[in-house]
Amino acid sequence: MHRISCNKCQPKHHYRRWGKMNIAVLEALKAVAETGSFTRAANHLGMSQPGLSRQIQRLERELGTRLLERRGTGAILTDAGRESMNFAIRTISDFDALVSRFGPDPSALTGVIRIVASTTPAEYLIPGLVAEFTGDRTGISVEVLVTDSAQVARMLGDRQADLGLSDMPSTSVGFSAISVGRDEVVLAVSNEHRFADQRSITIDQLRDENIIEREGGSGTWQTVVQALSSTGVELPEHKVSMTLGSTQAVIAAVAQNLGIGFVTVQAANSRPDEVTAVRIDGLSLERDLNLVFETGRVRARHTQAFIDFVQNRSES
Amino acid sequence: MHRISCNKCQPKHHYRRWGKMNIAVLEALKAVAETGSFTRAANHLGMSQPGLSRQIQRLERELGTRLLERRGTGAILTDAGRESMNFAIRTISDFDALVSRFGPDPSALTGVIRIVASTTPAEYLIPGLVAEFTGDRTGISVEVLVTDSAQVARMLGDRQADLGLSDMPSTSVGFSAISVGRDEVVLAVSNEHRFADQRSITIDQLRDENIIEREGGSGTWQTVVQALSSTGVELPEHKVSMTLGSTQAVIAAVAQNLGIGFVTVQAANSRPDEVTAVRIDGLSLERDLNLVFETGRVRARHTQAFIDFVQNRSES
DNA sequence: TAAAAATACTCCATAGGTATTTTAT
DNA sequence: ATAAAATACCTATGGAGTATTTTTA
Repeated sequence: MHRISCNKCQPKHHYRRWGKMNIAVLEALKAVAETGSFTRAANHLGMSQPGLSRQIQRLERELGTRLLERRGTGAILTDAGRESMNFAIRTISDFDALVSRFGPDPSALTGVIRIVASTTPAEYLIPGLVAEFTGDRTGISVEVLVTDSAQVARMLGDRQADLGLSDMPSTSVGFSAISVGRDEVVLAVSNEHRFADQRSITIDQLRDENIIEREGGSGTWQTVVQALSSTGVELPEHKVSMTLGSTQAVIAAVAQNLGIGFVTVQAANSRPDEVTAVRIDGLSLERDLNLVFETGRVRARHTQAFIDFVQNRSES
Repeated sequence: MHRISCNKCQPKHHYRRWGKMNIAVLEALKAVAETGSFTRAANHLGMSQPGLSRQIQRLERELGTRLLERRGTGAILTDAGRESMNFAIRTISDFDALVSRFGPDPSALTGVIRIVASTTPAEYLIPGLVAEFTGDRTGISVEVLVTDSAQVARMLGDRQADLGLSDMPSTSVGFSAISVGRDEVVLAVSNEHRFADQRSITIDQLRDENIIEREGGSGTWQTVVQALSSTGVELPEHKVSMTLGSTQAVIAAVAQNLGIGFVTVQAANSRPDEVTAVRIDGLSLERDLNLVFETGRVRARHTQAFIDFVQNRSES
């Protein structure tokens, strides 16, 4: 059997039907997911609604699944859409880092550094660090996200942040860490309180005290519990009278002598006229605070600059 | 001052000058890096050399730097090129996983699973596991890469493999682990050897024995050294008579009674007529072998199938 | 000088814009 | 009924092919 082929009939240009996904399309997905609407996303991106609509359709065709569920009022991500968003965020972030790293103007050191931190470093360590860093550098801004320590690694892995600042150990595989300081948890008491005259108290003295807690995810309370369990001593019977949402709220309550609470030493010392820091005998409540980042990842030039800055600072 | 604007003069279509990077371009970069030549890469991809040349130029323009150094004989990656390659490999791998996960034909379970393993699981555990898995599944193939345990996490992070099989602990942040078995290091001795009649010997009996080692990166020897150091006992004076490249070579040497050597129990039992496994009193040389994978990463459907298979297997 | 990459030139596929229809609440 | 997304239609950008020139070892 012969097959007669006419070269005129064969297409001269072979356009590949896949591999069309690009950064613009990923940003389209991101915009729709964030605004919850094709129309708003299109405005946000400065393009027409039909254009954006087709960008999403292309991506959906290529992935072979629907990414956004269209409703009369807008659009929300499907399961596949959520997974694709993770990919989109990672890819956009990595690509931006690459562009910033090698970009057209190597002298320009501009951009946003996203730092994810647990509460204590976010409140007491980062402000000074950032001020010192941005002092002579214009064009670099820092965005601070607050989570509990356990989430820091995940946030970095998902590219929701560039750097982390927490007590995450430097041994974590795939991550590097630079020590930026130590954090100490102390017992904050009102100056009116009978503990106020003492440098330190014993664990037993906590019995029947009114304790004011920080809520949920906070590492402060966990630090206390862990330190106790590692020394084998149990926290004596005590009363939790309040659970408050922020360290400053705890301090405020302590200042009014409504109870005593565990907070970081900086917070306890922030109102010396009203609040005193008291330590617990034989209990080490210090922990290292590290600047952590993924070892293998491409870092934007300004992110690397911040790492270098912290590195030099910790060496001197 | 008036500005007269003529809407005919304003461009109707605004094409974005960036965001053009796509998977095809990344595959072009990868192909050139791997073949070391634009021409060969173009053939490999089934496209013309000028077309590929321009794809690379586009990417270089977008990143603002040269990625490939052109020589008369071909092309090699610049430093920026190498970093971009890491991004390319990650992105291609993640995108493929996404397509495979949600792709057009959800029933098709095909593709390659890249498993990175240290020597022992690669030789003794994976073959059976893979045979059992692929038994009733057609279209899934498994590629096994061998490294030392320390590199497993890096290989996974860099997307050079989808799954790892090593003694990496399940506590590593960002990774999940499923136990697939245990590995035990024993002392292999010739049946002619005076230890052969004993179930176990003491550490002191090793004094002045001829020991045959596996070379360098092997975890076997490290397991012995670590187990010893954790019990506080020192390895007595001994003679390393040979350092060989593979476990089988060690076994072969042991079989000829040229010395005794530490190997995995499976290897020691592989020639029961010639070699006997002997244990060391009071020394636990067992370690868990885990299937490890990055927790947050999108996994191809067939990769997930393998994880589910191992999970079910370890539960039953 | 010989192989390899870049450029010139052409073509048409396709991204995107405007106008309109369809859909979902 | 109304707002939002999809479709129709059109335009021109730019990606890819062929032929050729330039570059580099």
